Amino acid sequence: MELNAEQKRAAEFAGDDVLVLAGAGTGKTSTIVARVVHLTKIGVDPRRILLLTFTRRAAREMRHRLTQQIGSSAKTVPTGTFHNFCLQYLRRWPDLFECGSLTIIDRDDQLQLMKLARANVVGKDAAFPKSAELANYYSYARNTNRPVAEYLAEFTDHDEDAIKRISSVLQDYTKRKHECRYFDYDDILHLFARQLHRSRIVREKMQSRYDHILVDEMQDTNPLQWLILDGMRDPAKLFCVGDDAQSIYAFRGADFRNVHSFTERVAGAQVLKLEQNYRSTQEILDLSNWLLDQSSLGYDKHLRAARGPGIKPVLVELDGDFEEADWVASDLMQRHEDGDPWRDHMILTRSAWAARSVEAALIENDIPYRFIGGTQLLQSAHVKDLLSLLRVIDNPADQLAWMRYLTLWPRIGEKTAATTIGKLLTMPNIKAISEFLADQYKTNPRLAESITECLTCWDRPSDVIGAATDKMTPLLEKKYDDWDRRSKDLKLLQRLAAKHQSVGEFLETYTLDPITESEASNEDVDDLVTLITVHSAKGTEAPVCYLIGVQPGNYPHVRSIGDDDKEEEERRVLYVAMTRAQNELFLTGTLRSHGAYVPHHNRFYQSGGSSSQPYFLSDVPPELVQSDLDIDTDPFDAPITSFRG
DNA sequence: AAGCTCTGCTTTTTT
DNA sequence: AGCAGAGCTT
Repeated sequence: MELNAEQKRAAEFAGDDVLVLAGAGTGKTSTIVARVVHLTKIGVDPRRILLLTFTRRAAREMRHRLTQQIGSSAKTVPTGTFHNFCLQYLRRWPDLFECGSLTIIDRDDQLQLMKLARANVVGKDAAFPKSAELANYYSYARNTNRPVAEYLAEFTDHDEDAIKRISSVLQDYTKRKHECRYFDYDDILHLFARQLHRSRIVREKMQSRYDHILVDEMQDTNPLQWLILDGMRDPAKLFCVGDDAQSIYAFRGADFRNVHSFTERVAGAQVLKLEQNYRSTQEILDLSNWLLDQSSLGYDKHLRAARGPGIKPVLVELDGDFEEADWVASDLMQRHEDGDPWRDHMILTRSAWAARSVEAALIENDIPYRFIGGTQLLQSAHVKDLLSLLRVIDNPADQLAWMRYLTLWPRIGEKTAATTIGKLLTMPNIKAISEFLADQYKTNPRLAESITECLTCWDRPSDVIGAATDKMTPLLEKKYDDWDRRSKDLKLLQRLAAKHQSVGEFLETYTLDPITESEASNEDVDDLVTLITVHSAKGTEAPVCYLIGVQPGNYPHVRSIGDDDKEEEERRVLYVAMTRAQNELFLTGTLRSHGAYVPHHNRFYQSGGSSSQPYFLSDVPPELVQSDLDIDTDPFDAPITSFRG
């Protein structure tokens, strides 16, 4: 791998701590990988180099690139997400971290539990924040490491009384969590960080474990994650790579300004810069640079293309989202016919929901694709039904799973289930519970049989799923009228499970790293179009990128309008999206919405995008883009132009 | 207490 | 389109 001078300087940095400011496409991943290679070359034990990322995708990519460079010893370099890394130590030393056994719950379970807590504290009160909002408050406060009440007082409009009530709901939520031995995503980081700062033993153990800590996407670290880094560094040296213009995780407590305070937080730290862009053509960068220049914040970023000129980005304006989806699909098919592989194309979307019509068009036209960031396979109702059975066996204290499992059966509703759960929680093991259930529900023998059946093959995850599916099919068939379609997912699940050592490990892997249906079913296919949310796409690239939904109301998103910080983050989201493209960039959008649901808070722009609605591209200089007017608007009755001229 | 039907509301982004 | 809640029947 060839490095340029600035990359080489970063990779071979010999001082203590360093922050590498790396613009989009400047070879950030290559530089981190080169850093690891360099460290091993000068004699650092690979096991003492820690590589932290924010997403599993990034971790996978990093490990892949590292394997290409140094072969099998890449496996010995600990690489993972913050969550993964922390969880590993909570499991290894449960006593040191004072956590015992734990069950990780996903956002759905969190919301379910929050709903119970909310109902318990406030009863019915439509004006009171919904459970999703409460969960967001809770998570944000913890990720920024501040007391909830303080955060609420400062950042929301709630009065003192409301704050009190919200706090008590959150307290109730916490209590319920402990009862079931549940740990949500934030708990993983929080527990680790707390012990790291509270217990001298933990701190000494962790600080002596690594010589170098390499952090990707530093601009996305929130205060909680910083506590983790700060607790583990020194003597371990920090090598942090980031770009303030690509900070798009403020909703999770990250503040892009933190990148700038690195030198204040870490005494003697140096700052290096990577500015040469290797990914895109100059035209793509010109538009991206222009977008940042429009900001009131001085990003002071001007990416230069090492590759030189190419094709201007194309603005395509369609009549509605179906037309947009069709346009993208037919353009893809045209290119594929012309010999371009599917894998050269990436479709970027602001939200998973906005990608629905495009996904439909891809399916309709048999275009192979994988959707990253979309509805997760394990979140679909029928899969959760089935998994609830595995969960109760894995952790008999898992009340949410019991509730789901028991209420699946006829004549068992919430009330009955709750009484039953109350009784079975006092029992010593799953064996006793299943005997109790067999006795309790004689009219539904399958309820208990399913449990015993799964137990007979518990050490073979894929067989367990098979057994559970067999036992529960009659039940699920009745519950879902599109069962034929849904039952395929359970087969998929069985295939996925085959790769795992134990049911517990299988469940946990997919709680922490959910997988979409299209990803799971296309695991062995590699020529695919990638449909991806902008947030998931950070760090990736493709020769041809379609950015869908580029229209007023999306960039900036309606929910951010009026809040300068949020609007600026939206600008960065669009910037990240644009800078994924290597050769060609299409920006598609519609100015009118066609019968689609438009939430009342953004009704005002329904009639057209011209009005006062802020829109980042509303005055894009014409010389920076091509318009589709030149491409496809030949009216049907226009005079024919002879090719002889 | 369970289960059915009807109505109204919802959709940002991730671990 | 799918889900939660209300209100009704079994």
